Amino acid sequence: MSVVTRFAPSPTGFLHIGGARTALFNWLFARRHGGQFLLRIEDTDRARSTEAAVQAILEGLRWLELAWDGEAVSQFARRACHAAVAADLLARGHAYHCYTSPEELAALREAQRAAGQPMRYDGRWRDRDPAEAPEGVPPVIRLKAPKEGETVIADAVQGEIRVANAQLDDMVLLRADGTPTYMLSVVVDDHDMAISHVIRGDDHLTNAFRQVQLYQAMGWTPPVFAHIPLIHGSDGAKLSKRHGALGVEAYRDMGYLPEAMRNYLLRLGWGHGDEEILSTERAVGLFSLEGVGRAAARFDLAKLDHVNAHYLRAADDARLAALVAERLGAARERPLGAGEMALVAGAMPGLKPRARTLVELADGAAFLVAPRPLVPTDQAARLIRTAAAPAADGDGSSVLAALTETLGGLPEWSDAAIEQAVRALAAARGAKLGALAQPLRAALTGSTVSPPIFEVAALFGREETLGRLGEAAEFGRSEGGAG
RNA sequence: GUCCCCAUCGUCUAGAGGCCUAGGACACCGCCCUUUCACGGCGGCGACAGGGGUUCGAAUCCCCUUGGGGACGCCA
Repeated sequence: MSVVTRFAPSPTGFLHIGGARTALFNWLFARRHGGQFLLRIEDTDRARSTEAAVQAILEGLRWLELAWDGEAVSQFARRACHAAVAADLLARGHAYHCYTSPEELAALREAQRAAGQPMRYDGRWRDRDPAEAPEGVPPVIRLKAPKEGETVIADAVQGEIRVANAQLDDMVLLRADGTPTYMLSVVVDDHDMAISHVIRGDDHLTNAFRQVQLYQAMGWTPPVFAHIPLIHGSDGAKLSKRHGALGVEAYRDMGYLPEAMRNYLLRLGWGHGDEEILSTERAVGLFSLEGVGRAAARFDLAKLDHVNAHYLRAADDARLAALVAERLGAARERPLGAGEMALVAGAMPGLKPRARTLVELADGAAFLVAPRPLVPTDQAARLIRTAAAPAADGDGSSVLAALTETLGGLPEWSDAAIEQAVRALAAARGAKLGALAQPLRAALTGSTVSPPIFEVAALFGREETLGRLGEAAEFGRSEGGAG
């Protein structure tokens, strides 16, 4: 049997984190077995479905790099096929017209709830003579489901699950307006699309029983079901907007890499021994439904940060530089120039291990392209003021002046040469290296935190370095008495 | 309320009767490395929900309790 999986979101919002994981598992399983991964948009609820949501979902899948095979299928477009199946069931006595109005149904449910009874349609039209049908009431079509025995599904994740048929009522197949319901559409589409494995969220588990009854009524072989646990928020409840059930594009904006997202989502409920970092290629080679956990997992941003940091460090510098330049350019509403791009790219090796997200990476790179003179942080400003003042020891020159003189006269401009010169200067002044390196850092970056400062100086070049040093000295003089 | 599912450190998990004085990862706390901050290294804290069985032996199998989740739409 060839493997065909599908991801079937309803376009009523963005692609959330749970949907993303469902898509990932379907994609992985199909790739693992050399099968097909199809996409079907469940847009039969015309009131809630929007084209914007369809685009958001497609965009989310593209960002995650989960390519689907063929064209996305619109479920709504297939409604005639669905209705035909309902008609067939009706003709063969596996379905019947029900004239119970929505109001009657609501009253029935309310009465059942009040009496502590299970809330189910009572089958009042199941065996009733159609001649008794009320005038002018358009009927729905319900499945005539078996009342005895039980329905069993052999779930690839949850194991064998059985439920008494008496627990299941006769579900609506076709609405009063003639449109098919989700239950009917899903079964017909999955059958027509030759889906071999239905991998979806746990919340569909009880639906699966009714769907199996439909397969049986049609004489079709059901697919293999695999109901994966839901993702919960940090408080253990179903993920909602309150928790960060954001669209995947929100995670993209927060600076996460798609490969990190895939790895994290995969590990949330599936693992291979103690391996935390699993490349997508490796996951494709190892993924199995049997390995999927049965308990719901909580979404943890701290762990995502860690995984993302790993992939950030492993990522190609040019790719990262482009991503960072994009953010930096957007923040100041003007794209980076060629020189600035070169600076950002050159600083990437030093910046990467210091960031967990692209946002942090862009923050760390901001000093490279910020307008001069720099506006130092409070801590950096303190350092600069001290370093601009005449020193009590040595020859009495200020630290900034000494640095300027030393670096200005350096015959070779490289991080090693700069470091050597500054170390020598420190020794000559009887100071620790940090006493010179920190002011230098503050002068060049406007911060007390940065990549190795001699590498930064080497990257800037002599002119830029001396320029920033001069501006820092000016800053120290002008604000000298203020602090 | 009814039905279904689930249950190992705070979180994600390893564990498929003896290899478990329960392993790893994140987070947290120390120490080391170090021009800052990170990265990295070393160490620490920290769990088998409870109770009954079965067995020579149970985190692993069975039952009950408790807790959590999901489903009960002419939504998907």
